[in-house]
Amino acid sequence: MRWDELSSEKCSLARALAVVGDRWTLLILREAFLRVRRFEDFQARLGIARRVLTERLAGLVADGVLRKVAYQERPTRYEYRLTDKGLDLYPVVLALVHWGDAHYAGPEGPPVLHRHKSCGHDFRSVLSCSACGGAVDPRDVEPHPGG
Amino acid sequence: MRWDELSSEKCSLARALAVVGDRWTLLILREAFLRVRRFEDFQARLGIARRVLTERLAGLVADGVLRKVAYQERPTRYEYRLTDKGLDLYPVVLALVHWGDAHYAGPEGPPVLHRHKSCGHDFRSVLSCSACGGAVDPRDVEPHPGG
DNA sequence: CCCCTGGGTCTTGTTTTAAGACTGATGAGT
DNA sequence: ACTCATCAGTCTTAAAACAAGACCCAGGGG
Repeated sequence: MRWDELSSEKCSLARALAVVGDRWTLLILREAFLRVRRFEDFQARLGIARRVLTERLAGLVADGVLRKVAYQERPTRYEYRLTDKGLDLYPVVLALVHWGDAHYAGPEGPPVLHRHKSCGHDFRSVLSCSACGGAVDPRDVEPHPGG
Repeated sequence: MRWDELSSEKCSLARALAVVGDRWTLLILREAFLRVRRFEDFQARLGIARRVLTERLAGLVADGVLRKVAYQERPTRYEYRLTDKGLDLYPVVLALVHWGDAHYAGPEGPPVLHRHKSCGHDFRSVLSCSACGGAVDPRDVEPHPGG
């Protein structure tokens, strides 16, 4: 299977990976969630090849994850902001970060903590069930065919 | 930045992506969560190049996400099973699947549903706070430096 | 006029990937 | 014994993606 065929799979994971599954995209989104918005800033912070950054940003705009907003005229310059669809990726990013925290942080703890403003505490993301609200264990989930 | 430098970043997202951030790994793990365990089955289901599959499986074993278990002698043959560290990736996979469901499923609904056995309902994963238990909105999270 | 900034494009050489043929150990059928 | 099949890989070749950095263009400032 080639990479560009992935988006035509019916599996939702495959379709999600067609958008965010390459080597750079989630790192670009990490920066976006940290409020980085401009080409030069992404490039400098990530050390990504400029051509690749151009492609990824254009792809994310085409996929509706980012949108390009002019922040000045003459010369017109654009910045990249997360759309609502992009914000919906936050659980993915946080789940990855917390997996990294759990398995790779040293004794001094994770490099970045996340405070839940509405309750005031630092937290980890917990996978919970939209139906009963309880935490979900992987062994307690049964996939079955849908639509 | 080159790919092999990613694992030496201090960012937990970067470290997580050094393990699961390439084009195939999460698809391999999807199959693993569906209880696929053998080389030929992964290969046939994913249509992945055999050389790449060999590399990815070896990498995941080296990273402690899968372990190689002999399932017969003469000839000795191995299968690949998720470790606890691998099972910990389930929230990541489910978050991606549900993002795909939310943004790419057709009117007939998502192709795969997930039943929470302990409550009996199909569910979506909800990002919730380990401190207060409530659902977390991305705009309600403040990252700050940790250890 | 010259240099600076921001957001790219182009070129070149290296790495990764796709596709599929081939290998090696062993068991099953005749 | 001979042939075929299974499983888990390895090898080869050509195409695609990537890294690094030079270059380009539209203004603005001195």
